[in-house]
Amino acid sequence: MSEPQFALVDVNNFYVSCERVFNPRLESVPVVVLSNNDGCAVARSNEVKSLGVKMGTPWFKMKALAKAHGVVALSSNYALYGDMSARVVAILRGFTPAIEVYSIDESFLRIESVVKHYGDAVRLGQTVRARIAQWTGLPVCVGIGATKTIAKLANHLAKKRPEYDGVCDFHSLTAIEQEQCLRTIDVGEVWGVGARTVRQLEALQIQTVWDFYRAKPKAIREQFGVVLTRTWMELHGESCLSLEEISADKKQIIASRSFGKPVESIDDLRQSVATYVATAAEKLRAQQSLAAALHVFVMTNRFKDSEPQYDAGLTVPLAYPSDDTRTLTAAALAGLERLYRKGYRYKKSGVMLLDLSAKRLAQADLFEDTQIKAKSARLMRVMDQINQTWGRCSLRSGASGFEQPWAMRAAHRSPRYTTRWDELPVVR
DNA sequence: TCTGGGGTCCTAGGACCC
DNA sequence: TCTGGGGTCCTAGGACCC
Repeated sequence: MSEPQFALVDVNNFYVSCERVFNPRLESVPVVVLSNNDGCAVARSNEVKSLGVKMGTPWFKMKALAKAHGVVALSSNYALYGDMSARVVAILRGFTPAIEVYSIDESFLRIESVVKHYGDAVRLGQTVRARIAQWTGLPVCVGIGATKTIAKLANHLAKKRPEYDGVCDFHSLTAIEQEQCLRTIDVGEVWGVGARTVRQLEALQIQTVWDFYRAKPKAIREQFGVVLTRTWMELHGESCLSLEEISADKKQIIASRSFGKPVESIDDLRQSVATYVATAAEKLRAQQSLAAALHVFVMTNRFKDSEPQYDAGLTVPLAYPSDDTRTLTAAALAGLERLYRKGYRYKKSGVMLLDLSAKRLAQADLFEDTQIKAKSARLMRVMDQINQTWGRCSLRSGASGFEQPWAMRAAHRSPRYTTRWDELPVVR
C-alpha cells in the first residue's frame, strides 16, 4: 500500500470570490463581506487584507478606513455561498471519491492513487485549479503533503508565495527549502495551534514552525497534552488524522442570532426563540435525529459596559425525544418564561438541541399515542417540503411572528443568483 | 447606533459502583 | 486502631477550527 498523500483545496477569500464571480466590477476593488447583522468582516479581498484589516474587525470600526479607500461592504449571502460550495465539491469528486468536505470552502482529498494519471502531484493540483476556475470562476489554492497538517501548511505556502503558482507539494521541495519555509512561518499558522498555545510556546522560545518541529515530543506531551503532540507527529509526516469521508451526524444543533436592535419585551424574545427552534428542528429532521433535551439562552450586549448585563440559559428535558417543531417550540418557550427578566436590553437569543439520537433507533414508549406520532411525522414532512420548495420559513408557526422587528440587519445583500429564479443574473 | 455563528474534542474532578 | 483500588459516567470549562 502506498503512503497517504493528502491535498487540501481551499478557495481564496471564498465569500468575496463568490461575489466577484457574479459582479465582475468588484474585481480588483477592495471588498469585505460582513457577518450576520452586518457586524464584522468575515471575508476580505487581498486589497482589504493589505490595508491591515483583520478577520473579525467590526464594521463600524473600519468605516472611516473603508470610506477613504473605497472599500465595498456586502452582507453575507449564504444561499449563494452554499450553492457555489456544492459546485466546487462536485468538481472535486470528479478527481477522486476520497474526499472530506472540511468546511464551506475547504476539502481534503486523498490523492495517492490518482496522482499517476497526471504525472505528479503538482500537475494534479494545477489541473484542479484550472478546472475549478473554468467551471465556477473561483480561484483556489492546493496544498499537498503526507498528512493533513502538512497539506494545510503547504496550502498556506501556495497562497503566500507567488512562485508556487497556487499549488505547493511540500515533499517536492528539497530538505533545505523545507527548512527555510518552516523557519519563516509563525508557529501559530500550524493547524491546531491557536492563540493560547502560541503564547505558551513563545515562553519556551518556540516561535516558528521550525522551532516547533525541532522541539522534543516528550516535553510537548507533558506540557500540552495529546492534541498538540498529535500535531507535532503530523508535522513529522506521521499521519494521525484520517480522511473523514462520511460526515457524522451532529451531536448538537445550535441556532442563534444577534438582534438587529435591542429587544426588551418577552413577546419579541418569544418570536425569535420560536424562529430559531424552527431552523434547528429542520436541521434535526434532515439528519433524521431526535432531541431529548433543549437549551434556550438569552443575553444582553456584553460590549455595553454602561448597561446592566444578563446572560442566562436553561436546559429543558423533553418527556419523549422529539423532532416536532411544535413540541420543541413549546419546551423552548416554557424555558424562556423562566429565564426572562424585565428591564434588560437583550441582544441575542438562541436554542441548542441536545442529546440527539438516531430516529430509527428510537425506543418506543408504551404510553405514547402512535397515531399522534404518525400525524406529527406527516405534518413535519409536508412543512419541510414546502419550505424547501418555497424558501426557508415560507410556512412557519405563528409563534415566530410576522413583523419580526428584532430581525438581523443585512443591508447590502447581493441577489441569490444561483438559487432563485427571480434573482438570476441578467446579461444585457 | 454599530462588535457573527456553529461546531468538536480533551481534560480534570466529582459522584458513584463493586 | 485499623478505612482499598479500580473503573465508568457525567459535567464544566478550555482550546481549537472555519
